[in-house]
Amino acid sequence: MLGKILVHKAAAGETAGRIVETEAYLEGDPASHSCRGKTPRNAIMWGRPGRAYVYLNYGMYHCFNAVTEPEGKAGAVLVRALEPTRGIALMQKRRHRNDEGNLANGPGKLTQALGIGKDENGANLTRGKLVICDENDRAGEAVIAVTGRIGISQANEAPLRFIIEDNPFVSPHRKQEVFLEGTKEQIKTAFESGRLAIPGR
DNA sequence: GGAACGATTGAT
DNA sequence: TCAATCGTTCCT
Repeated sequence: MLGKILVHKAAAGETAGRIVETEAYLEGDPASHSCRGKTPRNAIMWGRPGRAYVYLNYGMYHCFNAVTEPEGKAGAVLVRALEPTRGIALMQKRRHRNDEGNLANGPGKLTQALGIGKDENGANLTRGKLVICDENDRAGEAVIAVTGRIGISQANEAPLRFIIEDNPFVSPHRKQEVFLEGTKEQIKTAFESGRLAIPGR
């Protein structure tokens, strides 16, 4: 998903940004909402892939995920940061801030900037008002860094956070150890060969 | 019915 | 470093 564009067409206008930071949440993953089984909130994680899983976190910020595994298997990718590309004025208005670097550089910030909330939960991301598309996709050439995930208390050591290296719109946080750097192909190969491994799998 | 907690953010 | 803020989950 890195390098792809997340677009939201709302009544107030259209906003869009390039995905520059993601985290994966897997079946059987102790850090995933799915780890204790299906509930009313997380049921969509077992549903069809290509749908949105949106939930309210800390009582005030929404987080946006794309469901990624085949139906019947729980899995989703959290989008943690966007590089704003369209509708920046509207993002500034929604965020009550003007600095472009602080509009969508965090999971709660990007949902606020794009106007994503509980109404978008379950949305089909291949068509409609909220979509992920390929326009200007350059991620095949980009260098991607793999690190541990942010803000979780379980499975901190799993290499499941992915960022576009040196992109200034990645979320701000304490420095994370980089497990691997490379292109999408190189990272895929590293997982397949076992050079990059998820503990407990 | 009640309590603890969280895939965060912004201010101090 | 810490408070804000509330839906979800789990326990009684």
